[in-house]
Amino acid sequence: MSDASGVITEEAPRATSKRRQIRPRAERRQQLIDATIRCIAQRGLSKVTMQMVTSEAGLSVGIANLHFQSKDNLLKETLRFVAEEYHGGQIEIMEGSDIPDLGERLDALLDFQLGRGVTQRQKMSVWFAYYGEAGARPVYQKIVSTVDRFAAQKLETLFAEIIQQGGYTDVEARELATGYSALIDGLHLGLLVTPRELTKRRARAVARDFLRRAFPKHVG
Amino acid sequence: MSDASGVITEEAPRATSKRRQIRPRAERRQQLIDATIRCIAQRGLSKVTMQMVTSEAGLSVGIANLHFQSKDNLLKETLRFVAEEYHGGQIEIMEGSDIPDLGERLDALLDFQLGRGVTQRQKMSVWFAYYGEAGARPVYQKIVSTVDRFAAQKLETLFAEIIQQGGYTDVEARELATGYSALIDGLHLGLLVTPRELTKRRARAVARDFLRRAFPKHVG
DNA sequence: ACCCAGAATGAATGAATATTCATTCTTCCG
DNA sequence: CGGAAGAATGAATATTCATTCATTCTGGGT
Repeated sequence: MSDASGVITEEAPRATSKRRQIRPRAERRQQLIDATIRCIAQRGLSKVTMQMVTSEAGLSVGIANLHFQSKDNLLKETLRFVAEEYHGGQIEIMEGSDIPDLGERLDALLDFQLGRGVTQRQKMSVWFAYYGEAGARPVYQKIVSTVDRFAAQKLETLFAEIIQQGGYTDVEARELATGYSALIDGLHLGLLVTPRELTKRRARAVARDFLRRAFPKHVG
Repeated sequence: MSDASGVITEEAPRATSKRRQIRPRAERRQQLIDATIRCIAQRGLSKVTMQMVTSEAGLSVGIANLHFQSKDNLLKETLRFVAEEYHGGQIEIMEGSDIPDLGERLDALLDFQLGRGVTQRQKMSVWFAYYGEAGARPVYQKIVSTVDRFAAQKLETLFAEIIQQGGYTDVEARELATGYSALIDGLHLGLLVTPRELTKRRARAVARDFLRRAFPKHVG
C-alpha cells in the first residue's frame, strides 16, 4: 500500500482495461446464461442474485434486464438451454446413423450420460436445482417434460430395435426405457449429493450392469 | 362497505377467535417444520419466506426466530426431519424382524418407497428442493449423506441375505443396492416432474421389474 | 470526419424480507 | 389469589435485491 508519490489513486488503474465492448444480442444472452449456470452451481438457485450473475459475466447490473427483461425470464431461459443441451446430446447419439452397431450406440449413450469432467458437475447442479422447484413452477415442468418426452421416445425406439435384433424375450422396451432413464437420473443425484459414496466409475458400472442384464448379447 | 352506525370497525371481529395459545417448545417446532414443508411444496424453496411459513402455521412472524434462531436454521432442521423420516421408515422395514420372509420384505420396502397419497408428493418436493441446493451447501450434503449411508448399508445387507438364500450367482449386493437406490430416486423425480408420463402404478411396475430380474425366485 | 442507432452502464428507487425486542398474555406454582 | 417465568406477538428496523432510466459510449455507415 506504500505509494512513493503520496498521491491517493482515486481510480484504481485497472490491470484488465475495462473498455466498454459492444457485442450482438445473441452473444450477450449466451454469456449471461453461462454465468447463471456457474452461479447456480456455486451458490444454489435460491441464493443467485442479478448482481452475482452480471458480475460473474463481467458486465454491468442493468444488462441482464436489458436482454432478458426479468430475472425470472433469465432463469427460465437458462433452464431451457441446459435442458436442450443435455437432451440434444442424447438424441443425437440415439438417432446416430454414424454408429451403426447398436451395442456401441448404447456405450456411447452411457459415456455421454455419465462421462465428462468438472463441467458436467455444474450442469448437474443446475439440472437438479430446477427439478427442486419444478413441483411449484409449472413453467419449469413444461420445459423439462417437453424435451424429456422426446428423449424418452427415442430411447424406447432404440431399445425396441435392440430387442428385435437380439430376439430378447421377457423384456419390454417401454418399461426398460423408463427404468433406464430413472436409473441415470438417480445416479446423477448420487454423484451430486454423495460424491464420497458414489464415484463416477461405480456409477458407470451400475448402469452398464443394468443394460447387461437386459441385453446380454449387446453389452459386455 | 356501508355501515349503518358510520363507525369504522378498527378490529374486524374474527370469526375464528384468535386467543393466544401457549404450547411447549417441541410442539411449536414441529408445527413450524410442518408448515415449512407445505410452503416449500407449494411455492418452491427459493420463494419461501418467514411470513409465509408462520402464517401457514397460524402463528406470528416472530415465533420462527424465537424457536429456530434463523431462517437458515429452520430450513436445515426441516431437511433433517424429512431425511430422518424417510430413511427411518426404510430402515425399519429393512431391519424388519416382523416380516420374516425376505421376498415380502422387499415388497414392503417398495410399497413404502412408492406408495402413499398426496402427502408423499409434498415430501418429494421438499426432498428434491434440497437436493438442488446440496451442490452449493455442504450442510445439506452432510445431513443427507449421513442418513443415506446408513440406509444404503442396510439395503446392501438385505440384498446379501437374499442372494445367499436364493443362491443367486452373477449378482453383487453392493452394486445392486446402489442401482436400486438410484432407480427409486429417479422414479421419484419422474413422479414429481413428469406426472403425466409416469404414473405411480408404472413406477411401481418398473421397480418391481428391476428386482424381479435380479431375484427371480423372490419377486413375482 | 461526423452522426446516430442501439448497446452498455450504474446510481437511484422502491419493494420485499429477515430479524429484533418492547410489550402483552398464559399458565402454573406457592 | 398473586406474581413470576417464559411464550407469543407484531410494529419497527435495517438490509438486500430487482428493476429503472438518464446518461455515456461504440462502431458502422455516409
